[in-house]
Amino acid sequence: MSIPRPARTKEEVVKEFRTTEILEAARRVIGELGYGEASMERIAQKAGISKGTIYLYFENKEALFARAIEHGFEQLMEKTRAATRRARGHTAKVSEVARSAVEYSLDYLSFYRVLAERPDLGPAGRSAASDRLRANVDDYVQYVADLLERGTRAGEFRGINPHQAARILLAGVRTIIDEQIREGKHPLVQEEVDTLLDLFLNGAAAGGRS
Amino acid sequence: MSIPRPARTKEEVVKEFRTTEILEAARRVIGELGYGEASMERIAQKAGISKGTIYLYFENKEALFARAIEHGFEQLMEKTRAATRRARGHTAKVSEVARSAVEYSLDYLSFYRVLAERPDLGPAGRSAASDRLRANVDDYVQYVADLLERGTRAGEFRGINPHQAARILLAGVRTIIDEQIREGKHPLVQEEVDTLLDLFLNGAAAGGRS
Amino acid sequence: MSIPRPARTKEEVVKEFRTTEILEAARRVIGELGYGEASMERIAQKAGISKGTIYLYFENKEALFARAIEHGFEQLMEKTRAATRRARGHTAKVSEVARSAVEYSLDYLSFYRVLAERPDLGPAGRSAASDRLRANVDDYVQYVADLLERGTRAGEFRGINPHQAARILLAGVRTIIDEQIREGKHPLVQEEVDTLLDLFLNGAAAGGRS
Amino acid sequence: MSIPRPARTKEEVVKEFRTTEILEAARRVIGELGYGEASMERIAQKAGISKGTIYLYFENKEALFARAIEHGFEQLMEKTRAATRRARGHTAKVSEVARSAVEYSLDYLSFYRVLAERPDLGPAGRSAASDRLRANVDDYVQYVADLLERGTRAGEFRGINPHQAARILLAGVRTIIDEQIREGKHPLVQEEVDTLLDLFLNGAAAGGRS
DNA sequence: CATGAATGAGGCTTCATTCAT
DNA sequence: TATGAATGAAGCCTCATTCAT
Repeated sequence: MSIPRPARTKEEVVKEFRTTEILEAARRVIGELGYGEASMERIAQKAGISKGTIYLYFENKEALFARAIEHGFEQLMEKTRAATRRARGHTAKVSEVARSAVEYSLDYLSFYRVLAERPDLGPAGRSAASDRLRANVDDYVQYVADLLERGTRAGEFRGINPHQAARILLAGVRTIIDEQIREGKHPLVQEEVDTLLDLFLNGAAAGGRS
Repeated sequence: MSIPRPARTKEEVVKEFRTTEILEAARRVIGELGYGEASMERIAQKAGISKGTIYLYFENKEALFARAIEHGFEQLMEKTRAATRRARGHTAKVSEVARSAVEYSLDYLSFYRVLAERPDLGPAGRSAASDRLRANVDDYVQYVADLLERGTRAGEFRGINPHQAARILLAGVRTIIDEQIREGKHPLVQEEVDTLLDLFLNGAAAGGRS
Repeated sequence: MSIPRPARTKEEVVKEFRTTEILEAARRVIGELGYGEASMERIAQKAGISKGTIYLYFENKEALFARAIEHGFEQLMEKTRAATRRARGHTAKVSEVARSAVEYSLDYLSFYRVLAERPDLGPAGRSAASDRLRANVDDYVQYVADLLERGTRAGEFRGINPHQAARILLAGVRTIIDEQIREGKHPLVQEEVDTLLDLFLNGAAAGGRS
Repeated sequence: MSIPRPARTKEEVVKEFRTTEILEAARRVIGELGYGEASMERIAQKAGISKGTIYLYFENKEALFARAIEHGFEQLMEKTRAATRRARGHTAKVSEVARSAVEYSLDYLSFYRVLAERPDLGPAGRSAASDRLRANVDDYVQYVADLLERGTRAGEFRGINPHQAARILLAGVRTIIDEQIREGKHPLVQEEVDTLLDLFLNGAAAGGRS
C-alpha cells in the first residue's frame, strides 16, 4: 500500500515557507518597534527579502499585519490547547493557559503587543482585517472563559462572571510579560505565574472571604 | 490673611495657560484617533491655534505626547489621592483607586490609550521622553503598591508581593475600560469594578484557600 | 468716490498665483513628456517648488492634471472668442478659430497633447476628472459647430453636418501643430493655416462639385 | 512549378509565430487599456505565456511597443494597398484609404491609439524605437500623399500641397474613429466616411470656389 | 526555451518640522 | 508671539526587468 503523494506541489511548499517567513519577520518587527513604527521596508529587511516580494504574498500592509497577528493567535491557541489537554483539573488547566501565554509571548514579542496595543481600539472597526483581529482576541478570551465556566460547574471555582474573570486573568498575564520585557528574561517567570494564579484563585484579602 | 501674590508674571500665566490648552487638545486627539493617527495639525486645530505655535511650547511631537501623558498622570494621581484620602480602611482605599482610574480613563480616553499602547515598551529607553513616561507609570504603580503594603501591615491583606499585586490590579482595571469602550459607556461600571475587587480580594477558587 | 477695496486678501492673490504657477508647470511638463511620463516630482521641479507644496494646492495628481487641462481650455476659449468676435463674416471667424488654436497650442504644447492623446479614451469614463475633461473638449467642439451652423444659415457654408465638420476642421488644425512641433516653429504657420482653410472650404477636387 | 521550400528552420517558424502572437497581444492590450496602463504582465497573460518569455523575443517594453505599432502599420499598409489596387480612379482610391483606416482601427483599437497618442512627439528622437515609429507614420502619410499627387496629375484633384492634404485627410479619419469609440461601434461608419470625403473633396463653402 | 519569483527604482502621498512674515 | 506656507524625508505600492530553475 503506497503512501499517497502529498497533495502539495513543491511550489506550494515554497510559497508557504515564504509566507511564514514573512509573517514571522512581521511579528518580530512589530514586536520590536510597535505597530505604528513597523514599516514594510524593515519587515523586508528582517525577512532578508526585498520590499516588493512581500506584495507577492500579501495584498498590502494591513492584510500582512492582520495575518501576522492571526498567525500568532493560531500558534498560541494550538500551544494552549495542547497544554490544557495535558493538565488534569480545571485549576491546573487555567495555570497552563497562563504559562503558555507567557512563554509564547516571550518568544514572540509581537504577539504580546497585540494584547497590549489593542489595535482594534482605533477608529472603531475600520476594516475587515481589524474585524477579524478583534474576533481572534474574542475567541481566545472565550476559550479561557469556557474553561472557567466548566471549572465552576465542576466545583473548582466559585460563581464568578467567567468572561470578566477570563479577561482579568489574561490582563494579569500581560503584567508578567511586561515585567519580563522590562527587566529582561529571567528565570523567575514561573514564580510570577504562580503568584498571579495564587492571587487569581485566592485573592488578596487576609483571613477568609470578606 | 491675604494670599501672597504668586511670583509669576502675566507672561508666565499666559504661557502656562497655552501649554495646558495644548496638552488637553493632544490628549483628546490621541483619545479619538489613537497614538499613531494623531497629527500635529489636528491637535493644533483642536486647540484652536496653528501648527507652528505648538513648537513654541514643545520641542517636538514626542515631547508633546510625553508631556500630555504626564499631565494625564498628574491629574489621575491627584484624583486618586483625593479619593483614597476620603476612604477609610485600606480595602476601601484600593477600591477608590480602581474607581478613580476607570472614571478618569472614560473621561480622558487618551490617557487609557497610554496604559494600553505602552509606547515605552519599545527598545528600552529609546528617548528621554519615553524614560519619563515610564517613570510616571512606575510612580503610579508604586503608589498602589504602597497602599497594598500598608494594608498588609494593617492586617487587611495577606502577604503578597505588593508590586505584582498592584500591577495585576491595575491590569484588571484596564479590562473594565476596554469593555466600556467596546460596548459604549453604560451604567454598569460600578458593578464591574465591584466584581473586579471581589475577585482581587477573594479569588476565584471555590471553598477556602487552596 | 473711493475705489472699493478689491474683495481679495493678499493671501488669496498669492494662493492664486501659486495655483497658476503650478498649473503652468504641469501643462509644460505634460507637453514635454506626455501624459504618462509626467510625474509630480518633475512638475514640482519645473515650478521651482517642492513635491509636497503641490498638495497644498491640489488634492492629488489626477485633480491637478484635470485642472491643468481645464485651465488650458479656458485660456483657449477666451482667446478664440476674442478672435472670432473681431472677425467679420463666418468664414473669417472660422479662420480665426484655426489660427487661435495653432497659436495657442504652440505656446502651450501641453494643451495640444490633450487634443492629441485624448485621455478620455482610457477605460471609459473612469473618474469625475476625466468626465469634466471630456466635457471641455465637447464644449470646444460645440463652439465651432455653432459657428458653422450660423454660417450655414447665413448662406456662407453649404448644409453639412456641423458637428462632424467641426471635428474635422479641428483635426486639421492638429496636423499643423504636429508639423510645427516636428519641424520646429517657423514662419510658415499662417500659410499652412491658409491651406487648411482653403481645403476645408473648397475641397480637394478639381473642377466643380463632384 | 513547385514553390521552393523556404529556407527557414522549424525553429525560425516557431520563433516568428511567437513573435506575432506577442505583438497581437500587445496591440490588443494597448487598445483596451491605453498606452500608459498596458503592463508586461497583462500582455503576457493575453498572449498565454509568461512575462519572462516576452524578453526572449523583445529587448524591452519600448521595443515591444514600437514593434507592435510597426506590425500594425504593416497590416494597415497591406490592407490599404489591396483596397486601393481594386479601386478605379484616384478619388475612389482615396475613399478606400479612408475606409481601410477606419475599419482597421476599429478592429485594432490599439493601432488607432498610436495615431492618437503619438508618443513619438516627445523630445524629438528620444530613442531608436521612436525613430522607427515616426518613420512608419511618415511612410503611411507619404503613401496617401503620393496617391493625391498622382490624382492631381491625372486631373482629379486640384493643385494642393499633397503632404498637407494627406495629413489633413488622415486626421479627418481619426475623428470618425474617435466618434465610433465614444458612441460605440454602429452601422453609420460608411455614412461618416462619405461625409468626410465629401467635405475633403468639395469643401464646406457654399456656392462655387471662394 | 520557458517560467515566474524576486528585485528595486520610482511614483504618489503624508506629515513633522522650519522659517519668513 | 503667532502663523501657515513650504519643505523633504519616509511610507506604501507598482511594475519593468532579471535570473535560477
